Amino acid sequence: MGKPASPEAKPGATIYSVAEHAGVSIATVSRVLQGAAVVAEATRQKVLTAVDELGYTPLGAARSLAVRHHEAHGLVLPELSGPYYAELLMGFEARAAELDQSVVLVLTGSRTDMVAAVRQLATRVDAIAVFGSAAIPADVVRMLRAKKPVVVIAGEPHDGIEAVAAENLGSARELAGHVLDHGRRRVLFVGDPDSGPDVRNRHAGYVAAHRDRGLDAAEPVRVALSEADGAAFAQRLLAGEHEADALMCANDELALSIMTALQDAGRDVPGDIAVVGWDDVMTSRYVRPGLTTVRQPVHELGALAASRLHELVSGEPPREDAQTLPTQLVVRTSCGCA
Amino acid sequence: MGKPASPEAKPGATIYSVAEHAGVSIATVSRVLQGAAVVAEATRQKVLTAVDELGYTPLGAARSLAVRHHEAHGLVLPELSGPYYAELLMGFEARAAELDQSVVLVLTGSRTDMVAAVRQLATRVDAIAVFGSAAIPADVVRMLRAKKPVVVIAGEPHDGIEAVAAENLGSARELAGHVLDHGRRRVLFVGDPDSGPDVRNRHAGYVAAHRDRGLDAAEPVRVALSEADGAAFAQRLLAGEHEADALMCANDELALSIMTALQDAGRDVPGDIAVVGWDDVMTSRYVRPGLTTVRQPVHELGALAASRLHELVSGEPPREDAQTLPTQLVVRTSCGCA
DNA sequence: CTGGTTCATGTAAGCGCTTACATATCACTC
DNA sequence: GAGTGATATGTAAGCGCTTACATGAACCAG
Repeated sequence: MGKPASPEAKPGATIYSVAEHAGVSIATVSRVLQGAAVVAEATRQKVLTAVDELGYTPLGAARSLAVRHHEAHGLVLPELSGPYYAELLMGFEARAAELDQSVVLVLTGSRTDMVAAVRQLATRVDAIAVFGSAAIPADVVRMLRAKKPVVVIAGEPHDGIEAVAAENLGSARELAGHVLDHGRRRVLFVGDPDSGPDVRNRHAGYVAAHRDRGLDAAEPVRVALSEADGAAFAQRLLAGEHEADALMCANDELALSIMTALQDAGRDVPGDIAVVGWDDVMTSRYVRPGLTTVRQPVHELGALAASRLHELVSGEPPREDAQTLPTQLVVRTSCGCA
Repeated sequence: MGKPASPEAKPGATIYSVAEHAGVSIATVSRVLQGAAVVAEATRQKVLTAVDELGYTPLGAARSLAVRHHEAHGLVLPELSGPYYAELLMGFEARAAELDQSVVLVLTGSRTDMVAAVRQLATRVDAIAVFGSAAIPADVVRMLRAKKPVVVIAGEPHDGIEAVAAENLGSARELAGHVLDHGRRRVLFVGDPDSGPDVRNRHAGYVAAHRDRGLDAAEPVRVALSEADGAAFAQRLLAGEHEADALMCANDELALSIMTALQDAGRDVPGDIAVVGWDDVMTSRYVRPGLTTVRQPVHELGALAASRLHELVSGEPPREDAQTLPTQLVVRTSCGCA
């Protein structure tokens, strides 16, 4: 255990050995490495050479301790299946990179004890972005918030906790309206409004579109947001358990699995029944008919979270109200358009 | 700039303030927090209470410095579009979590200076996994290797650098054989074998399948692995620039975009021309005809990388030869099967 | 009692950096 | 040629932990 007394362990080089090798003080080494202060060119070269010859890599932890911040952002996501989270993460990482922040990722889906994981994360980053449905209890988020800047992405609007999200209600209203304006009169909302604010707001938009037209909205069909749940619902629909001439699904995975199952059973989409989704995943472009859906600025959302984290770390005050990014209706043909 | 003199910054609690608050020494606080040594139950409670009241979060950097490792793994990926990298990352993260390692992610696609990014990464993790096509120059990988354990995922078999990968050659041979056994005699390989070892081996399998049957393999059509490149190739194919009754594409994105373009132009797949891919992305299940492809154990590959990293950090010697995970042929109907 | 054990806790020495401050050097100026 | 500024470098004090070692208390055998 411990150091196996390997006399020449690789990472043996420290700022001290570099300083000695270069014949300068550690302060000077630090200065050339930080590129900060004025250092004579000759000295700089000596140091750089020494760094090179010794294969020196600074120890991040030592620097973090000295400068008293980690230069890292934490991101807590439920998982990464489907393009949504991946895109969000890409946006987050890209922006963090611009800001010279590392990103430490925690996926709650793979954890048995996510609270411990998040607590542990707080130990090594300056600020944390939590995805709304990452199933972190509200009080844990508040506990985090008491220690580090936190922003919640697409989550419940907690009290003092900064939030960023994509617009849902307005586009949902527009999408539902679009379907209704095709003359569909029995539009079913598929998805559980209680599963989170995203779906809740999409459902609210659906209801609003009906109200706009003096129509009654049916009760939502509460299913989870996965392909399997979609397929199961499709079977129930085919069995006559529901009646509908259009389905407004809470996300594309649901929409796609349902649409495919319906087609496999000989139904015509959108002839017999229209289907629309939400997210504009890659598959939605490829299926026939193309899936009408809503595109979210997911990349930008991730980037926004990273930006806000950085600003909070820099001492900017938290924003009162959630920042909302606009979404965009993507009309293809599954809704009944030619 | 710098600390805006916020008088009551949250994270004021240190091990010292906790110790004082609890009326014990910092050593004792450390002991109860590490759960390690024997501490009297009463003392433990006092400390825990103090921790709670002060909202104390240990500073990871200080611990890392003291224990002399980061308890974090680095992962370098080119990007996250498509399910492949996301799945890999999920596998990696899940295994790292089991091993109590944080994961620090770097996406080279978003970087202007990936070498600096990787160097910076080396500063804060104990070991690094690099995806083969993350476009990290070989000498940079070697430089890393000189300092920390490194494993390359699906990359060029460097000299002393441990590698993990999914099997390519055998399944490619099987897949190409399957297509040839449908009686196709002009099977084109679409993708650039020089773009990396993955595609190279898939192409090698394609060639081998031909050789197995005493057939001549055509020259590969060298296109990059994106939808756009696929669409462009499809246009050239439709223009008569190539002649083929089957396409073996280097990945699914290529296959899907080509297949769709062909169908849009009125061609029958697989009637006129068969198309097969590689990766088994979600879309491949949904398109009609279903895309015949090869499924890789991507999740396991990520997990394997994390495991190996951990073992290397623990002092286990690097393995000589690459570990290869088996892949699986997924036969649907785009190949000509009923 | 006394001396040896055992067990719980405290003391203090780092871990490898950054940076405020001190110092040394050199070039001018008067 | 002493005084004054720049400018380059060195000195040393932390940053907040872990942990080897020292200390003290409590207990027990003889």
